[in-house]
Amino acid sequence: MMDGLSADGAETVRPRGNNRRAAVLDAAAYRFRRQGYAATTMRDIATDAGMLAGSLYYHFPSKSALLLAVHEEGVRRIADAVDVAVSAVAADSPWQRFETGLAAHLQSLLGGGDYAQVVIRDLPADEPELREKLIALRDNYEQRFKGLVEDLPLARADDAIWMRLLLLGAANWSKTWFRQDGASPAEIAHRFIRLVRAR
Amino acid sequence: MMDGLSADGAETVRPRGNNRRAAVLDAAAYRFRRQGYAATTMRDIATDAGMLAGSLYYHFPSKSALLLAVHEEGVRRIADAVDVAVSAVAADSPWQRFETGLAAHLQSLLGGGDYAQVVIRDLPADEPELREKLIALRDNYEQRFKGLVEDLPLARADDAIWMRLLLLGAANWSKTWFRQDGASPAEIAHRFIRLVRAR
DNA sequence: ATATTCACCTAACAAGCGTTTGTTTATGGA
DNA sequence: TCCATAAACAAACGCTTGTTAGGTGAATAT
Repeated sequence: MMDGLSADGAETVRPRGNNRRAAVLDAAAYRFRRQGYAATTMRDIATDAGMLAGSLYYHFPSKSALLLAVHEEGVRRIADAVDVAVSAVAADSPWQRFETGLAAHLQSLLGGGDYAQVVIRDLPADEPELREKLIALRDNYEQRFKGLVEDLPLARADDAIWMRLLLLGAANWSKTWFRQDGASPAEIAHRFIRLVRAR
Repeated sequence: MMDGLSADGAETVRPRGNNRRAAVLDAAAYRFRRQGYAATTMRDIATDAGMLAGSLYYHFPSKSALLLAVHEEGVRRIADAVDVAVSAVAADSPWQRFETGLAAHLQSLLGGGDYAQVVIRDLPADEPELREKLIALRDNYEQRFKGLVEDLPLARADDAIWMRLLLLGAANWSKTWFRQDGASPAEIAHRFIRLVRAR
């Protein structure tokens, strides 16, 4: 399924250097997204990566380290997508910038990428210190939306914080009702913004 | 099925009839909320209920049956709370009714009740038929909000569906940022409604 | 008084868990 | 060619999991 075989040629051998680490991470992201952390076994991940369970420990020291790595990669991807999208329309109106950021956020979330969805799922409660790290990662990401909402022309200054909670919350929740044959991420963002934009 | 719960006196001895079933369900709801379904063991639940793991099977045939029962009870509680709250302000404006319903929904969710929060958590992916039942339960509940948003005076007719997704989504997501010493559920509902209400 | 039912306990089961250990194979640099 | 290293395998480790089987004493029914 997820392979990572080089496209260069008929070499069955691997070109040295731990390029299978990415395959392991992909497999973990895939399983964590589909089954959640607790319900995913190391043997699940190993099977998808084409190796045995014990071999995973060459690349990662533990199961929780795998989750942390998936989260880090996921946050990095969403953050990059949002930053690129927003900076591309920097000259436009605050509402347009916010909508663009929201659309990029939704696109990352709903566009099929495993990493992003793992970030959104709620965190494991049984490993407190891991939990803290993951929360810190997500907080760091959501920070950039604070700037976007503060630029909006709102009736009250303290509306900004509620605007962020309303829109980002609804966006994160959308994974429960989103259908591939329904409204696109960009369309969802537009519809949501319409409802809160002053008329 | 056959119940015949007596409404008679308060004996210190157990009045026969499986009244410890409720204690088991409470323990399950508590653990499922705090740790999630997969990370909760039957021994966890049994300990909290003051019995041994095997004894749980006198009251429930399996772990998944326990989750289903918690969901059913949770949906019943939230639905009742919302219905009671909304019917108490039936004469008011559509916006007021919607806000009241949303506040009741948030109150159930954030007010410390374990059952309600279990309903909101995302569903176990590894048991498909159980998953279907739980989704059906939740869909059934959310149905009543469709009526509330359809009464709102909106610019477009198809805004209603988006209004519901926006507000309920943000409400369900609020469990990730809600703090006991911050805004109350009613306050949150009011703030959210303010942002989408035509000015 | 006797029998039955209830609500639990004790004790185990097989399966699966994350992880560790020792070993093997392939590779690239000296 | 020789050897250090990378990246895997094979097999087990101790432990936990959901679940089951049979037993026990008290409460109830006959």
